[in-house]
Amino acid sequence: MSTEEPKTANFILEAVAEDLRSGRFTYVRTRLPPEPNGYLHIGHVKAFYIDYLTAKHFNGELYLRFDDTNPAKEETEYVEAIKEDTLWLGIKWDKETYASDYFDRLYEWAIRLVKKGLAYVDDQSPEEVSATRGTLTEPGIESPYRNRSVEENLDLLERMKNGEFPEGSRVLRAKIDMAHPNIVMRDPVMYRILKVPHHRTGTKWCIYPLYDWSHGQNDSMEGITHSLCSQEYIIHRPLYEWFLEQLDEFRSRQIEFSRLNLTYAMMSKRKLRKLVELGVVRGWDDPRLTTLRGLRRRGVTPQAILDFIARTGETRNDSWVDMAQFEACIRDDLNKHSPRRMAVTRPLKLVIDNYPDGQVEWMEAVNNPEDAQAGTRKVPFSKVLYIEQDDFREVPPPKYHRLYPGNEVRLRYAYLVTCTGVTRDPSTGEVTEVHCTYDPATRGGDAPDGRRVKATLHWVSAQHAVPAEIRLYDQLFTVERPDEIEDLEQIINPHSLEVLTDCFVEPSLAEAKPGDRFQFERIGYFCMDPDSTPGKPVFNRTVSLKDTWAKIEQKQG
RNA sequence: UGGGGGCUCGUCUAAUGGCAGGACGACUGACUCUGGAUCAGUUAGUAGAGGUUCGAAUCCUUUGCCCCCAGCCA
Repeated sequence: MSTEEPKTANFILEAVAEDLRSGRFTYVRTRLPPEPNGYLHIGHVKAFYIDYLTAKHFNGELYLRFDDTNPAKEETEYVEAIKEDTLWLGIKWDKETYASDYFDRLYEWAIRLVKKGLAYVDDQSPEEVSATRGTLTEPGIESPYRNRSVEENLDLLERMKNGEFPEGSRVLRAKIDMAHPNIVMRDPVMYRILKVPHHRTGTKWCIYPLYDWSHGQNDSMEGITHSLCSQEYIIHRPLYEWFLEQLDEFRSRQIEFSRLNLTYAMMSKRKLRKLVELGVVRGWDDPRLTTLRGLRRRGVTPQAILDFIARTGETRNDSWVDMAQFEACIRDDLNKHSPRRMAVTRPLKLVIDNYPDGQVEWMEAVNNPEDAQAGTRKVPFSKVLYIEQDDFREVPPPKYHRLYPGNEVRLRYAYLVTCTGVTRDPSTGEVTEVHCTYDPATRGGDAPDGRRVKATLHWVSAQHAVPAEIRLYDQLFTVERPDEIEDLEQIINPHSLEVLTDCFVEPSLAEAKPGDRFQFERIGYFCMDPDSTPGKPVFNRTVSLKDTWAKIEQKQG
């Protein structure tokens, strides 16, 4: 991973270091704990990064353990996607495991607790269990089945496992304290009956453990020293510790951090799925989504994502990171690494009246001013060009330095040209062509007499131009915190996608491949989309360049 | 209103009893063959009230606000 480590250690690193100093642990092992029930999004990256960083920092190990305890929701398809996305991020794990690898051993451990009188089979219905749990302010009521004999519990558990009872008819519960102020400790359910085939164990099991009766045990079995998770698990920590203490097994330590909240991003898997199902987006890899696949298609690099997470830091504060912060990281990375190209998104014909008909000159253009190694390329120049509609005004507003009648500008890497007039459509009066003259002495872009121009325009030679489609993206939502709104339709930005089908790009782009990233000069960063066809490349705008003029113009109204 | 967690510039984050600093954003300006990049500068914060201390964001007391938990989800 190319991201630098934060200069100051975060509170997790400090805690781990202390555990090593005190001798509580002699090594470090963390785990990435995805549930294979959906695609990874940027929120997961924070957890992944912390686990990765912590292991790496102490020269420890990182396990990738799929939390596949609920066969009703999980699929192999997601396992593969998660692995692929994790690798794409540049995070490698030392060992790949599954919660389901431990089903047998976990069952043995459950029997141990039953034998110690610390777990019992409850015959209550889900509704009864729920109704007797109590409330936030009132204690729960003990189950009438709570004090069954060990023998009866053992027999019932065995029969649950053998599939003798219907779903929902019985559960195994830990026997702790129905009056505990922490609701998690009120005889939590350990196993439920689920007659659903599992993506890895098939039909072998019809009871499946719940998170609380699986995660900590798996951590212990794997010798995970630090089980790093998000804040919402804090209240589960007493139970996490209770189980390992009663079992007298290796005591992994759970440490919580606050999850990532990003403005304008949707993180809820449920709602993400809904967006896909409703057709609001075209799939899990829609470039407007902050899924890793969406970000990848959009053109965001793994380095930018990791850098963003690192810059954001790890704390336990509730926080909302501004999307602008993420965009800054994206620009930072892309600026350094993206080759520059010229592309015209909304073409306007520019005719150089005094330029020889039929002449073509190949101008030398720098590939990346930020990277001397990137070299140069040749770009064809001729009498008829396309420029950006925004780069010409018949009547220039204040502070407008681009092309307007009588004004001289530079065509990037080519010549200085002066606008002489326009050609109009006789019926509509619309400007169809802009005319100019060039100064042959300014080849390459510099005037021998030292005169300066205030604007440099990008352009594409009409006869050499490659037609292209360009997709411009804006925030998918109209509100900063879309996850908080249930009615999606209310908050969808109808202008989140703008497709420009009549663009022209410079000829070198004909050889680009899907996934290639470029900076289109003066516009933004773009990534070639897999929808591209040989005759017509498609580019996604990853993020725009900072646009000072747009800001000035906005202020002018 | 039970239990738990949290509160530092607009946002994110440092400062571990000793100059409240950085990043992003915003705003100036310089420079520029990208109105990009870069550089310089400005703006702006310890939730409130008490207390301990030579000295408090940090320790104590107290108040307020925000978040999480009543799945046989994770």
